Amino acid sequence: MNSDKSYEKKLLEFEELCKKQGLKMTPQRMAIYQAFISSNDHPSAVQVFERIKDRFPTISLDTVNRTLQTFVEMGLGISVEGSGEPRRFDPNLSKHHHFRCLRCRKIIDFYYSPYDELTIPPTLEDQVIVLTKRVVLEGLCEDCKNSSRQTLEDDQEK
Amino acid sequence: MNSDKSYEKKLLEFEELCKKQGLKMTPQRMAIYQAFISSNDHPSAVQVFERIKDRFPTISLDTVNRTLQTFVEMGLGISVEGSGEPRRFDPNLSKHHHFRCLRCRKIIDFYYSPYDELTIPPTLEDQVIVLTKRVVLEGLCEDCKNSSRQTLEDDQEK
DNA sequence: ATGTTTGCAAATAGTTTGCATCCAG
DNA sequence: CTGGATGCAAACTATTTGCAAACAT
Repeated sequence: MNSDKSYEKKLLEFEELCKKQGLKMTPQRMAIYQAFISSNDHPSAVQVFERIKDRFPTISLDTVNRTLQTFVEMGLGISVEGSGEPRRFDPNLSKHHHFRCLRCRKIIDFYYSPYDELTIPPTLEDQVIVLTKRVVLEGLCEDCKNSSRQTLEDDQEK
Repeated sequence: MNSDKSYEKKLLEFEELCKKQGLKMTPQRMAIYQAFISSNDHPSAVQVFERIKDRFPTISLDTVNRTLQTFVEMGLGISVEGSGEPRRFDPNLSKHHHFRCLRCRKIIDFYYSPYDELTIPPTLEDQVIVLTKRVVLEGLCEDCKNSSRQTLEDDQEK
Protein backbone atom coordinates (compact mmCIF):
# COMPACT_ATOMS: atom_id res chain seq x y z
CA MET A 1 0.00 0.00 0.00
CA ASN A 2 1.88 3.02 1.23
CA SER A 3 4.85 1.13 2.56
CA ASP A 4 6.98 2.12 -0.42
CA LYS A 5 6.34 5.81 -0.26
CA SER A 6 9.56 7.70 -0.23
CA TYR A 7 10.84 8.97 3.06
CA GLU A 8 10.57 12.57 1.97
CA LYS A 9 7.03 12.11 0.81
CA LYS A 10 6.08 10.57 4.12
CA LEU A 11 7.46 13.55 6.00
CA LEU A 12 5.46 15.94 3.87
CA GLU A 13 2.31 13.95 4.34
CA PHE A 14 2.95 13.88 8.05
CA GLU A 15 3.12 17.65 8.15
CA GLU A 16 -0.08 17.91 6.19
CA LEU A 17 -1.89 15.46 8.38
CA CYS A 18 -0.84 17.27 11.53
CA LYS A 19 -2.03 20.53 10.08
CA LYS A 20 -5.31 18.98 9.06
CA GLN A 21 -5.86 17.59 12.53
CA GLY A 22 -4.86 20.82 14.25
CA LEU A 23 -1.69 19.37 15.74
CA LYS A 24 1.39 21.51 15.97
CA MET A 25 4.60 20.63 14.23
CA THR A 26 7.32 20.57 16.83
CA PRO A 27 10.91 19.47 16.38
CA GLN A 28 10.29 16.69 18.89
CA ARG A 29 7.27 15.43 17.06
CA MET A 30 9.12 15.40 13.78
CA ALA A 31 12.13 13.68 15.29
CA ILE A 32 9.93 11.02 16.81
CA TYR A 33 8.12 10.51 13.55
CA GLN A 34 11.38 10.10 11.68
CA ALA A 35 12.72 7.62 14.18
CA PHE A 36 9.42 5.79 14.16
CA ILE A 37 9.08 5.26 10.42
CA SER A 38 12.73 4.31 10.18
CA SER A 39 12.16 1.45 12.61
CA ASN A 40 11.40 -2.00 11.38
CA ASP A 41 11.64 -3.67 14.74
CA HIS A 42 8.34 -2.65 16.34
CA PRO A 43 9.97 -0.46 18.93
CA SER A 44 8.72 0.38 22.38
CA ALA A 45 8.61 3.98 23.54
CA VAL A 46 11.88 3.44 25.36
CA GLN A 47 13.55 2.19 22.20
CA VAL A 48 12.40 5.16 20.16
CA PHE A 49 13.58 7.38 22.95
CA GLU A 50 17.04 5.79 22.91
CA ARG A 51 17.37 6.35 19.18
CA ILE A 52 16.46 10.00 19.41
CA LYS A 53 18.25 11.25 22.45
CA ASP A 54 21.70 11.35 20.84
CA ARG A 55 20.51 13.92 18.33
CA PHE A 56 17.97 15.41 20.65
CA PRO A 57 19.40 15.27 24.16
CA THR A 58 16.68 17.33 25.80
CA ILE A 59 13.77 15.17 24.73
CA SER A 60 11.89 13.36 27.45
CA LEU A 61 10.53 9.86 27.48
CA ASP A 62 7.07 11.19 28.29
CA THR A 63 6.98 13.10 25.11
CA VAL A 64 7.91 10.00 23.17
CA ASN A 65 5.24 8.01 24.93
CA ARG A 66 2.55 10.60 24.35
CA THR A 67 3.59 11.17 20.78
CA LEU A 68 3.54 7.51 19.84
CA GLN A 69 0.07 7.28 21.27
CA THR A 70 -0.91 10.27 19.20
CA PHE A 71 0.48 8.57 16.10
CA VAL A 72 -1.72 5.55 16.73
CA GLU A 73 -4.74 7.82 17.13
CA MET A 74 -3.82 9.60 13.92
CA GLY A 75 -3.63 6.29 12.09
CA LEU A 76 0.11 6.58 11.44
CA GLY A 77 0.94 3.38 13.25
CA ILE A 78 -0.55 0.50 15.09
CA SER A 79 -0.08 -0.90 18.55
CA VAL A 80 1.19 -4.45 18.57
CA GLU A 81 2.20 -7.01 21.19
CA GLY A 82 3.15 -6.35 23.89
CA SER A 83 0.21 -4.30 24.82
CA GLY A 84 1.65 -2.66 27.91
CA GLU A 85 -1.14 -4.27 29.87
CA PRO A 86 -0.88 -6.74 32.72
CA ARG A 87 -0.29 -10.33 31.78
CA ARG A 88 -3.42 -12.41 31.59
CA PHE A 89 -3.90 -16.15 31.70
CA ASP A 90 -6.29 -18.59 30.10
CA PRO A 91 -7.08 -22.03 31.52
CA ASN A 92 -8.80 -23.08 28.32
CA LEU A 93 -6.57 -25.68 26.72
CA SER A 94 -8.73 -26.55 23.76
CA LYS A 95 -8.13 -25.10 20.33
CA HIS A 96 -9.72 -21.70 20.31
CA HIS A 97 -9.27 -18.11 19.34
CA HIS A 98 -9.84 -14.74 20.95
CA PHE A 99 -11.89 -11.70 20.41
CA ARG A 100 -10.65 -8.78 22.45
CA CYS A 101 -12.70 -5.71 23.23
CA LEU A 102 -10.68 -2.59 22.67
CA ARG A 103 -12.71 -0.61 25.13
CA CYS A 104 -13.28 -2.81 28.17
CA ARG A 105 -10.40 -5.25 27.47
CA LYS A 106 -12.69 -8.24 27.81
CA ILE A 107 -11.46 -11.33 25.97
CA ILE A 108 -14.04 -13.68 24.48
CA ASP A 109 -13.07 -17.20 23.51
CA PHE A 110 -14.52 -18.55 20.33
CA TYR A 111 -14.24 -21.72 18.33
CA TYR A 112 -14.02 -21.65 14.57
CA SER A 113 -12.50 -24.54 12.73
CA PRO A 114 -11.46 -22.62 9.61
CA TYR A 115 -9.00 -20.75 11.79
CA ASP A 116 -7.59 -23.97 13.16
CA GLU A 117 -6.52 -25.12 9.74
CA LEU A 118 -4.43 -22.13 8.76
CA THR A 119 -1.27 -23.06 6.95
CA ILE A 120 2.02 -21.46 7.83
CA PRO A 121 3.44 -19.33 5.03
CA PRO A 122 6.15 -21.42 3.33
CA THR A 123 8.73 -18.63 3.30
CA LEU A 124 8.32 -18.19 7.03
CA GLU A 125 8.34 -21.89 7.76
CA ASP A 126 11.83 -22.12 6.27
CA GLN A 127 13.17 -19.51 8.65
CA VAL A 128 11.55 -20.01 12.00
CA ILE A 129 9.94 -22.61 14.23
CA VAL A 130 6.25 -21.92 14.71
CA LEU A 131 4.94 -23.22 18.01
CA THR A 132 1.58 -21.51 18.26
CA LYS A 133 -0.79 -19.85 15.85
CA ARG A 134 -3.91 -17.98 16.70
CA VAL A 135 -6.22 -15.45 15.24
CA VAL A 136 -6.88 -12.34 17.26
CA LEU A 137 -9.94 -10.31 16.45
CA GLU A 138 -10.35 -6.93 18.08
CA GLY A 139 -13.21 -4.51 18.25
CA LEU A 140 -16.15 -3.72 20.49
CA CYS A 141 -17.94 -6.34 22.53
CA GLU A 142 -21.69 -6.52 22.83
CA ASP A 143 -21.86 -4.36 25.95
CA CYS A 144 -19.48 -1.72 24.70
CA LYS A 145 -20.98 -1.42 21.25
CA ASN A 146 -24.38 -0.81 22.82
CA SER A 147 -23.21 1.57 25.48
CA SER A 148 -21.96 3.96 22.86
CA ARG A 149 -21.93 4.43 19.14
CA GLN A 150 -19.05 6.85 18.97
CA THR A 151 -15.57 6.02 17.93
CA LEU A 152 -13.16 4.80 20.54
CA GLU A 153 -11.55 8.16 21.09
CA ASP A 154 -14.78 10.07 21.05
CA ASP A 155 -15.73 8.66 24.38
CA GLN A 156 -17.43 11.40 26.31
CA GLU A 157 -20.68 9.52 26.99
CA LYS A 158 -19.29 6.79 29.18
CA MET B 1 -10.73 -31.58 24.07
CA ASN B 2 -10.39 -31.56 27.82
CA SER B 3 -12.50 -28.53 28.45
CA ASP B 4 -15.45 -30.62 29.59
CA LYS B 5 -13.60 -32.66 32.16
CA SER B 6 -15.34 -32.51 35.46
CA TYR B 7 -14.00 -30.17 38.08
CA GLU B 8 -13.18 -33.01 40.44
CA LYS B 9 -11.33 -34.88 37.78
CA LYS B 10 -9.29 -31.82 36.94
CA LEU B 11 -8.25 -31.43 40.54
CA LEU B 12 -7.10 -35.02 40.71
CA GLU B 13 -5.17 -34.69 37.49
CA PHE B 14 -3.60 -31.54 38.82
CA GLU B 15 -2.34 -33.37 41.89
CA GLU B 16 -0.95 -36.13 39.74
CA LEU B 17 0.78 -33.75 37.41
CA CYS B 18 2.40 -31.89 40.28
CA LYS B 19 3.62 -35.12 41.75
CA LYS B 20 4.96 -36.24 38.40
CA GLN B 21 6.82 -32.98 37.95
CA GLY B 22 8.17 -32.99 41.49
CA LEU B 23 6.13 -30.00 42.57
CA LYS B 24 4.72 -29.88 46.05
CA MET B 25 1.03 -29.66 46.72
CA THR B 26 0.45 -26.68 48.92
CA PRO B 27 -2.89 -25.22 49.93
CA GLN B 28 -1.99 -22.01 48.11
CA ARG B 29 -1.19 -23.83 44.92
CA MET B 30 -4.45 -25.75 45.04
CA ALA B 31 -6.48 -22.65 45.82
CA ILE B 32 -4.89 -20.82 42.92
CA TYR B 33 -5.54 -23.71 40.61
CA GLN B 34 -9.18 -23.86 41.62
CA ALA B 35 -9.65 -20.15 41.14
CA PHE B 36 -7.82 -20.33 37.84
CA ILE B 37 -9.84 -23.10 36.22
CA SER B 38 -13.06 -21.54 37.47
CA SER B 39 -12.28 -18.34 35.58
CA ASN B 40 -13.60 -17.77 32.14
CA ASP B 41 -12.48 -14.17 31.90
CA HIS B 42 -8.76 -14.59 31.27
CA PRO B 43 -7.74 -13.13 34.59
CA SER B 44 -4.58 -11.31 35.49
CA ALA B 45 -2.60 -12.34 38.56
CA VAL B 46 -4.22 -9.52 40.48
CA GLN B 47 -7.69 -10.76 39.58
CA VAL B 48 -6.92 -14.31 40.68
CA PHE B 49 -5.47 -12.87 43.86
CA GLU B 50 -8.65 -10.90 44.56
CA ARG B 51 -10.78 -14.00 44.16
CA ILE B 52 -8.71 -16.03 46.55
CA LYS B 53 -7.92 -13.70 49.37
CA ASP B 54 -11.37 -13.86 50.96
CA ARG B 55 -10.99 -17.56 51.59
CA PHE B 56 -7.25 -17.37 51.96
CA PRO B 57 -6.42 -14.06 53.59
CA THR B 58 -2.74 -14.77 54.11
CA ILE B 59 -1.90 -15.48 50.50
CA SER B 60 0.40 -13.05 48.77
CA LEU B 61 0.23 -11.67 45.28
CA ASP B 62 3.74 -12.90 44.58
CA THR B 63 2.68 -16.43 45.15
CA VAL B 64 -0.18 -16.00 42.73
CA ASN B 65 2.14 -14.50 40.17
CA ARG B 66 4.71 -17.23 40.50
CA THR B 67 2.14 -19.97 40.55
CA LEU B 68 0.37 -18.80 37.41
CA GLN B 69 3.71 -18.74 35.67
CA THR B 70 4.32 -22.27 36.89
CA PHE B 71 0.95 -23.32 35.48
CA VAL B 72 1.90 -22.01 32.06
CA GLU B 73 5.17 -23.90 32.25
CA MET B 74 3.30 -27.02 33.27
CA GLY B 75 0.99 -26.66 30.30
CA LEU B 76 -2.09 -26.05 32.44
CA GLY B 77 -2.81 -22.67 30.94
CA ILE B 78 -1.67 -20.24 28.34
CA SER B 79 -0.56 -16.66 28.45
CA VAL B 80 -2.75 -14.36 26.41
CA GLU B 81 -2.94 -10.65 25.65
CA GLY B 82 -1.89 -8.56 27.46
CA SER B 83 1.54 -9.94 27.64
CA GLY B 84 2.79 -7.92 30.58
CA GLU B 85 5.40 -6.49 28.27
CA PRO B 86 5.95 -2.88 27.27
CA ARG B 87 3.75 -1.53 24.55
CA ARG B 88 5.27 -1.68 21.10
CA PHE B 89 4.43 0.19 17.95
CA ASP B 90 4.48 -0.61 14.26
CA PRO B 91 4.72 2.03 11.54
CA ASN B 92 3.84 -0.52 8.86
CA LEU B 93 0.37 0.38 7.65
CA SER B 94 0.00 -2.21 4.95
CA LYS B 95 -1.87 -5.43 5.49
CA HIS B 96 0.47 -7.78 7.23
CA HIS B 97 0.82 -10.26 10.03
CA HIS B 98 3.31 -10.97 12.77
CA PHE B 99 5.57 -13.71 13.87
CA ARG B 100 6.79 -13.21 17.41
CA CYS B 101 9.81 -14.93 18.86
CA LEU B 102 9.03 -16.29 22.29
CA ARG B 103 12.62 -16.12 23.36
CA CYS B 104 14.03 -12.81 22.16
CA ARG B 105 10.67 -11.06 21.66
CA LYS B 106 11.54 -10.05 18.13
CA ILE B 107 8.53 -9.43 15.91
CA ILE B 108 8.82 -10.26 12.23
CA ASP B 109 6.35 -8.83 9.74
CA PHE B 110 5.16 -11.11 7.01
CA TYR B 111 2.74 -10.89 4.15
CA TYR B 112 0.45 -13.77 3.31
CA SER B 113 -2.73 -13.15 1.43
CA PRO B 114 -4.62 -16.22 2.67
CA TYR B 115 -4.59 -14.64 6.12
CA ASP B 116 -5.97 -11.40 4.76
CA GLU B 117 -9.12 -13.08 3.57
CA LEU B 118 -10.22 -14.66 6.79
CA THR B 119 -13.93 -14.52 7.36
CA ILE B 120 -15.36 -13.57 10.70
CA PRO B 121 -17.24 -16.40 12.40
CA PRO B 122 -20.97 -15.70 11.86
CA THR B 123 -21.92 -16.31 15.48
CA LEU B 124 -19.38 -13.76 16.60
CA GLU B 125 -20.29 -11.26 13.94
CA ASP B 126 -23.81 -11.09 15.34
CA GLN B 127 -22.58 -10.14 18.77
CA VAL B 128 -19.64 -7.83 18.39
CA ILE B 129 -18.09 -5.28 16.07
CA VAL B 130 -14.82 -6.52 14.64
CA LEU B 131 -12.43 -3.72 13.79
CA THR B 132 -9.16 -5.56 13.28
CA LYS B 133 -8.17 -9.11 12.59
CA ARG B 134 -4.71 -10.53 12.55
CA VAL B 135 -2.93 -13.80 12.78
CA VAL B 136 -0.24 -14.10 15.40
CA LEU B 137 2.32 -16.82 14.99
CA GLU B 138 4.71 -17.46 17.84
CA GLY B 139 7.77 -19.60 18.15
CA LEU B 140 11.51 -19.32 17.74
CA CYS B 141 13.13 -16.98 15.25
CA GLU B 142 16.04 -17.96 13.07
CA ASP B 143 18.67 -16.73 15.51
CA CYS B 144 17.09 -18.26 18.57
CA LYS B 145 16.35 -21.62 17.04
CA ASN B 146 20.00 -21.91 16.02
CA SER B 147 21.44 -20.69 19.27
CA SER B 148 19.82 -23.54 21.15
CA ARG B 149 17.87 -26.67 20.55
CA GLN B 150 16.43 -27.04 24.01
CA THR B 151 12.94 -26.18 25.03
CA LEU B 152 12.23 -22.66 26.11
CA GLU B 153 12.53 -23.35 29.80
CA ASP B 154 15.57 -25.53 29.46
CA ASP B 155 17.69 -22.54 28.71
CA GLN B 156 21.00 -23.04 30.42
CA GLU B 157 23.16 -22.76 27.30
CA LYS B 158 22.48 -19.15 26.50
C1' DA C 1 15.70 -33.43 57.38
C1' DT C 2 15.89 -30.98 53.24
C1' DG C 3 14.65 -28.54 49.62
C1' DT C 4 10.80 -26.30 47.73
C1' DT C 5 7.49 -22.81 48.54
C1' DT C 6 5.80 -18.92 50.66
C1' DG C 7 5.40 -14.07 52.31
C1' DC C 8 7.46 -9.89 52.91
C1' DA C 9 10.16 -6.10 51.46
C1' DA C 10 12.66 -3.79 48.23
C1' DA C 11 14.02 -3.03 43.55
C1' DT C 12 12.87 -2.47 38.87
C1' DA C 13 10.26 -1.16 34.98
C1' DG C 14 6.72 0.99 32.30
C1' DT C 15 3.15 4.19 32.14
C1' DT C 16 0.30 8.01 33.57
C1' DT C 17 -0.79 12.39 35.65
C1' DG C 18 -0.27 17.23 37.29
C1' DC C 19 1.74 21.26 36.52
C1' DA C 20 4.68 25.06 35.24
C1' DT C 21 7.12 26.56 31.27
C1' DC C 22 7.73 26.96 26.45
C1' DC C 23 6.78 27.66 21.77
C1' DA C 24 4.20 27.07 17.10
C1' DG C 25 0.68 29.09 14.86
C1' DC D 1 -1.07 35.99 22.33
C1' DT D 2 -2.95 31.59 23.33
C1' DG D 3 -3.61 26.83 23.47
C1' DG D 4 -1.29 22.94 22.67
C1' DA D 5 3.18 20.61 23.58
C1' DT D 6 7.01 19.71 26.40
C1' DG D 7 9.88 18.36 30.44
C1' DC D 8 10.10 17.26 35.01
C1' DA D 9 8.58 15.11 39.12
C1' DA D 10 5.64 12.26 41.41
C1' DA D 11 2.21 8.71 41.53
C1' DC D 12 0.79 4.44 40.16
C1' DT D 13 0.75 -0.28 38.50
C1' DA D 14 2.76 -4.55 37.42
C1' DT D 15 6.49 -7.53 37.94
C1' DT D 16 10.79 -9.42 39.70
C1' DT D 17 14.27 -10.52 43.07
C1' DG D 18 16.49 -11.67 47.60
C1' DC D 19 15.93 -13.72 51.67
C1' DA D 20 14.34 -15.77 55.96
C1' DA D 21 10.73 -18.57 57.73
C1' DA D 22 7.42 -22.22 56.94
C1' DC D 23 6.02 -26.44 55.34
C1' DA D 24 5.33 -30.70 52.17
C1' DT D 25 7.51 -34.72 51.31
